[in-house]
Amino acid sequence: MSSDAPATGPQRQTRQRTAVQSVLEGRDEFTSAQDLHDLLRRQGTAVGLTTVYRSLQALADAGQVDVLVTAEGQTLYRRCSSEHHHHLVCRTCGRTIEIAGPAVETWADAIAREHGFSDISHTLELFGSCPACSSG
Amino acid sequence: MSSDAPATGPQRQTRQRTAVQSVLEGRDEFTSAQDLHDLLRRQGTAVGLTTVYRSLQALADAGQVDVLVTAEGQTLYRRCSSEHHHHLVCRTCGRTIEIAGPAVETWADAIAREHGFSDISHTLELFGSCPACSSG
DNA sequence: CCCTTAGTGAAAACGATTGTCAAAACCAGT
DNA sequence: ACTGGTTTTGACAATCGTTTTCACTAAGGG
Repeated sequence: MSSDAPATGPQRQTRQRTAVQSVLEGRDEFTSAQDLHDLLRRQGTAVGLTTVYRSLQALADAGQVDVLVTAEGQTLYRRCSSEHHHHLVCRTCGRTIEIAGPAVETWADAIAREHGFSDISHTLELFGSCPACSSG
Repeated sequence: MSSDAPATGPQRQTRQRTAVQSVLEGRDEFTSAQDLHDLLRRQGTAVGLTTVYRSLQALADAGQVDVLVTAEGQTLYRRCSSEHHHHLVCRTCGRTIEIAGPAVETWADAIAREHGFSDISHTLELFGSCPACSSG
């Protein structure tokens, strides 16, 4: 579970899988599986909700999408540059900015080591009001 | 919602409310509402699950407990020093260490301001294997 | 073209949390 | 202590996102 397996699972090329991936390509915001499902339907490329969930999970496992759990417990997905990074998300409009925080990584590692912890991972997300939304 | 209201709501002193608080006092780990409910039952102080949820919410609103949403979407609670801080949690045994990270706060504010975001909040949790668990 | 196996999806199951609402408890004022 | 007006409780139903089930379809190597 915590071992970083290549996870080069046997992936068959299907219409559905392709559709999910392509929709993610065109989106910059974090999107829920259900919203993605709606987008696909509206776009004419109907894909079962179950399949959307499965595709998303596969992509997440493969490290091709970021996963974010909101305070309400809803899981959101977003295609990403596969390097480790964090996000600054507008809590009103959802606009997202990718942030690389080497300083934080270093800090986290130091703190962890200091306490004898190993195999460290962390979650860090910033929420706020973007210029457009806070001026309203 | 995001304004830090005193939240001095009309709180009546009840057996249930007291029980929930006291159990939290004796715990160092993050605990789910359901587990808390079980603990109460086992302890002989039966409290309805609904009430546990409500008490926990009230405590969270009052800033007397920390709230943490796991990757699986489950909400965990933990009594805490009411200052802002983060946690280093062992993903195997759940052992938790409170961490104050002024550096991170500063960094977060700077990044946010840099992008014109205001009313910033953030979530940051570290996960790893504690000395005891990683040696196994 | 066929066959094996992976993938799909509708519907049911699930698990955490919240809403409902009548009954019970709290507490201020008598 | 007794009463009345509120608040709180809690069993149960309802929600909501997500996962499981399982019969059916399709990918793609032989």
